[in-house]
Amino acid sequence: MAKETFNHKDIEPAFQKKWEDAKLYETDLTKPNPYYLLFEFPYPSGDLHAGHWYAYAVTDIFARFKRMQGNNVLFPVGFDAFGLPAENAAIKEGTNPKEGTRARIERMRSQMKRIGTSVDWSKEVISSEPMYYKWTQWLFAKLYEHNLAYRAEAPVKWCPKDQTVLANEQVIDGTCERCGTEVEEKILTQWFMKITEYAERLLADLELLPWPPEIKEAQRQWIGKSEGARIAFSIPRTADRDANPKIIEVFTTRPDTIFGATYLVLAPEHPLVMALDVSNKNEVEDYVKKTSKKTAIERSEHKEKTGIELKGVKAVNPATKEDIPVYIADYALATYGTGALMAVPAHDARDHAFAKKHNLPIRVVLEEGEGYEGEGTLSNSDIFTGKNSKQARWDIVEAIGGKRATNYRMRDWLVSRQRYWGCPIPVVYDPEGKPHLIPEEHLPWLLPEDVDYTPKGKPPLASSKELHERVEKIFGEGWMPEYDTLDTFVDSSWYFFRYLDPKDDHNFTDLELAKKWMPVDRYSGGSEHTTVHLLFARFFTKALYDLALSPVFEPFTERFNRGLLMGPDGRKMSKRWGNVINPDELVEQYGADAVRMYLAFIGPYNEPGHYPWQPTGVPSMRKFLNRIFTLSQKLDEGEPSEDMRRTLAKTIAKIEKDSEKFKFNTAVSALMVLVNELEKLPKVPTSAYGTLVRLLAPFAPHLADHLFEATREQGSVHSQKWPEADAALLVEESVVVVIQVNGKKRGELVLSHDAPEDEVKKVVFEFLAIREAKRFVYVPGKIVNVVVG
RNA sequence: GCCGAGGUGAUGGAAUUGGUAGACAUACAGGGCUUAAAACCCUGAGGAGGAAUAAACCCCUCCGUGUGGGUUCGAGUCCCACCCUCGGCACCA
Repeated sequence: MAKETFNHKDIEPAFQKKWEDAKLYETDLTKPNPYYLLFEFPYPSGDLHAGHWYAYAVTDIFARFKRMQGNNVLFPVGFDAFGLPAENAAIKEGTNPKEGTRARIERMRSQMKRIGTSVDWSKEVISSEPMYYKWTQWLFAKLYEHNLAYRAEAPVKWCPKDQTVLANEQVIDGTCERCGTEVEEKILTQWFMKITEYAERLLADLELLPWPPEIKEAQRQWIGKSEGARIAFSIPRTADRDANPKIIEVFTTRPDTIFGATYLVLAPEHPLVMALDVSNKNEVEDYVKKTSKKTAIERSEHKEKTGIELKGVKAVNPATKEDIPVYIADYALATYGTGALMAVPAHDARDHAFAKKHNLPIRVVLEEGEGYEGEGTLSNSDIFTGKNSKQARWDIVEAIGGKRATNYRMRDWLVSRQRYWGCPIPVVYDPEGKPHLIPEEHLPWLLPEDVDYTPKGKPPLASSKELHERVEKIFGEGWMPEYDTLDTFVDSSWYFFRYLDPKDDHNFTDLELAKKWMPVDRYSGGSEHTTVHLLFARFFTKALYDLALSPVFEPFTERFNRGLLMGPDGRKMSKRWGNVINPDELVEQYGADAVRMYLAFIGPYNEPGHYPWQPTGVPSMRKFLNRIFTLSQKLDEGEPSEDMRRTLAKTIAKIEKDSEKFKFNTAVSALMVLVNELEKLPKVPTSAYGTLVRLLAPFAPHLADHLFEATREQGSVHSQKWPEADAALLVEESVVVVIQVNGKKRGELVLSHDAPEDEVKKVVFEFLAIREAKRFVYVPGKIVNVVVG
């Protein structure tokens, strides 16, 4: 007969109900001592997988820990519920994305409750519900009013399969993030957010954030600041060189090499291309057409640099006054800098490759020679010859009439999507086609339901009769609706404000509460959101700050990227490999507490590592919980020994410190060490056990509460205070000091922790049977190193 | 190519941030309980060698944190060079 243990199937649902009935986790936001703990609200895919558990269960440990420490913790959850998968499922199954989404949310809610999370469901937000997207629309309107949202024609990335425009951020290696189809480029009129206006602040304010360096660095790179100059090259007309020349402006980070600029390159999409008097117009048009058909991948093939000369056109190098040829080539990007570049083939690898292919002159202007790309001494550079390139850089810019310029790699955020399941853009067009914001009293501007979702190259909203009628009824005949919806990243750029006041019908958030609760104290999420979501949320917060709609200009104080759970075979979990872990089965067999404990133990949560799933992990945690349960059968009223009291103090301090840093793996191991020690005792003092149960509470909340009740304590363990580590007990009176000779361990001595050096020296010399040493190093409480000849 | 993070037993990982490397756990091995198995409990364990013994433990020595150098009384930790893995960006002028 197995030893008596606990039955998680009885305990877990019972306590979940008890907590819910007692509204134990509903946060009163008006109370003092706020702590805002946030995790990324999930997309309602319908089923909780192991990764979801990792995201919610482990942050829940921290929420519970913080609460016991006396913080008023806001730990909310919601659903990022708009988006393509629901729409695609609806197309496939012929169902309605709204109903499907609601059903999946309901399913996920009940699964999340089984984890034993202490999230506050009363603050739930669902981005696809009118109550929420009314405010997405309202915020869009505010940004539009302040010129931070605008409509423009621009080259955009187009996914031919999903039949929609994509943001740059949604193009991965030239393919659509969702479906993997190669992305095409198109010129379309679209809605944008002016994130570039905030580029400098997004960059500079990173300095203020205590974020992990890899996250900050990734954002810096994404913003991609380059300092350089804009330089005008004139293109005189052939007939009369001086009359009214056309100007091509280039951006360069190396104006100091301009004496080596032997030709110009324009992007094929550059507006001037068609405006110049080129003699080979047909050829040029042909090339432009061919380029536009290329996918992003084809275009970024490094090997071959294609391009053709604009014949009959010359530009004047403002430094050398020489005529130089002008080319169009697809290695020049329309969307970076001015869409035109001065080519310095001697000192730029790309220009060099192109020049070789097209037999263009290569002039060395740095003494270090052809192929050199660093800083050095200038040559062939008129009066600047002999000067250092870096030092002469801005003098050269001035001498040739250029101006210093900063350029960013980041582009404005394209937010319109030709898809159905998203937040309608709150705009209508008058009979002249001019856009107008929909007045606030008509918000929420509802997503129509009489819509054909199937992609036909037209936005689905165009098929809604109801929408057309609605617009004409409100605005008049000839007025037309906007058919595009907003990218879901807009929805998720402000949801953390909404949690503070999710049901408010008059404001997007409660600004008084925001003053108290923002910024979010700690935000935990996946590393895939490092550059996209996190930048958009920062941009939104800054923009709202400037509009006096946010008390803070940064949304998140701390940020941790969570690691990735891998399958038992070390590969990414995937149906394809058959290595997907189903948490439901594990909960059924071992209990949610055991799963939580294993997830906490699997590796450090403060670093985004890859953790292969150990099939023995959850059972072994269940074993550990059983041992804690078994301990309850040998309780004794006696006082703990001093040794035990020291162990307890150390354990408390260790778990506290590790949990604060999200290092739950070592916190759990400290708990294990404590249990190992308690098991050695013939009887377990009740007070020591009570401490253990409190320490266990954040990790295994159901069992801890059960044991708390079973040991006849009143109320819930989760309303208890976190135990305090007795500082006096943390200092060991006597400690083991390692004795080294020449850095090698030769023994140990038990010494008082503050023994004076003279005394220690005497004892150590005696121990080693020596009389003198070349050097004697003593670190009190730790180590003695004796250096002998 | 550029940037970032990281290489520690069979495995996940630990190491008070320059002070006993391998905590804690898994897997493994031996033993106990059992008719047997499961469960549970106990014990062992980085590698090589030495000494000793009936045998084992204890004990002793050397090697050992990707590789090679360096700084230091002392290096997994700091510095230099190189190799490898993972992640981000990538024709960004």
